Amino acid sequence: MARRTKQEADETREALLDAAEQVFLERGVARASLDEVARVAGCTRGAVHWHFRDKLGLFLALDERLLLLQDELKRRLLCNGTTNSPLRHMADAITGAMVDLEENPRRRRLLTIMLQRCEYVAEMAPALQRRREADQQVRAKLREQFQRAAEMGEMSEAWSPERAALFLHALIGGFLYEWLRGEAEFTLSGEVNNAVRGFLSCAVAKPGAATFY
Amino acid sequence: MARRTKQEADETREALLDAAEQVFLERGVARASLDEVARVAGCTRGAVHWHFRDKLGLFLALDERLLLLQDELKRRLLCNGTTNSPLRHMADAITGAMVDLEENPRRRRLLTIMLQRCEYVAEMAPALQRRREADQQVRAKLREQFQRAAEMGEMSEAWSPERAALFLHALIGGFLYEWLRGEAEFTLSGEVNNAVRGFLSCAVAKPGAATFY
DNA sequence: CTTTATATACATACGCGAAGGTATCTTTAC
DNA sequence: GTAAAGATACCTTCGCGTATGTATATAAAG
Repeated sequence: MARRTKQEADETREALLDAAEQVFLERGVARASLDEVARVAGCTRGAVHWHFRDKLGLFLALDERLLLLQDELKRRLLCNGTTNSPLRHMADAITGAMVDLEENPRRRRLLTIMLQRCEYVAEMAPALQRRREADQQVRAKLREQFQRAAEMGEMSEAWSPERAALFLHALIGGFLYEWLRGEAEFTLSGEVNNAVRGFLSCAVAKPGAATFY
Repeated sequence: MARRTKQEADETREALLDAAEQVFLERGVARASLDEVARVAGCTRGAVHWHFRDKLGLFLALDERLLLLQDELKRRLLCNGTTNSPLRHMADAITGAMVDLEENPRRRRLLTIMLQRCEYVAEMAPALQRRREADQQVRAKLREQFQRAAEMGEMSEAWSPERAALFLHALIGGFLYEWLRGEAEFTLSGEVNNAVRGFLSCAVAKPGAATFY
């Protein structure tokens, strides 16, 4: 085939990404063949190599779609103005992100690929690196919020901002893995919402807190 | 080569499993070649096919090593006799399992393979199935313990045994993922111990608990 | 106690398809 | 006219499955 208009080329690119999303999900990244991706997208491998160079390039381009999602969570976690309580603000942001995941099947597929259809070995190092950085940034945002809450006297001294952020991050991650694996044996936003509020109500400063152990 | 004595054959089998552990970890399950596994074990592909039929068989045999580990956690979670508090008992069992993971690099490698070096696609269904069952059993044990605690009046009514088990399971899983990915940026047993006790001290029945939101 | 028979525990060789990289060709937009 | 946007063809590598070879452990038979 011949040269397409720029818009058509962009459409081809998007079609390839959509196809990769589907094929990677079904076959796993390592077992997926570029030829199948191309066929699903309605073109040939020539187009794949033109737009993404090789399989890793294609994968990284897909990954960027997910990074956009994570950026959104980070945006939500930014304390906009002086809202009443940073803790409540965090809970709302997290719940919102979970609702997004539930409502947007494409995001769920992307997350599934990155967490369960991909082997993070040496050649995938750039992807792993990006993922770790994104995670660290989210944790940093959480810590900031806890820091603010602590300064407002809303946190129990039992929980340092650092530990609270680590706890919350692990908690959310754990729920995400369970949810992705179990094919919706529970509603993500519901349980995460409940869990996060439960944790926050516990970490919040209260005078008569019984100490366990 | 010729027929070996039964003991020698078992040694070969173990050597192959050890080699698979190493190669799967480095290359990922999908990209690993049976030939490399055999070479690392000091034999040829003939031995691999003899002992495990194919790659999936080899993988499942490796997986069984990890299942033995999970069985150990389940054993620990069994309430032995009438120990004082089921909650404390759970915390001890979990902490013990985490210490095991830290001290036993082989277990860590196995868990890394199963969680980060393996793409769970259709052909891996038997492996995925086994993993889900093992997880469910652990959750069931947790729920039983929470049930017992509730009957002894040790649980806040805000936490049903079901939800508490889901929460705790997700929490531990989240920490495990973070730990495996981050190359020990925190000590697993320390943080999990802290987190679990923190959660339990929160879920425990106490009269003057402030309700958040 | 031999001898024989058979299953065992691999090694070697062959065949083959699948998959990725690269080079070249073809149009067409700009 | 030139470079973009792909299609097509070719080549090579890799890795799996299978088939077959082979020497020995082992147990039964004599």
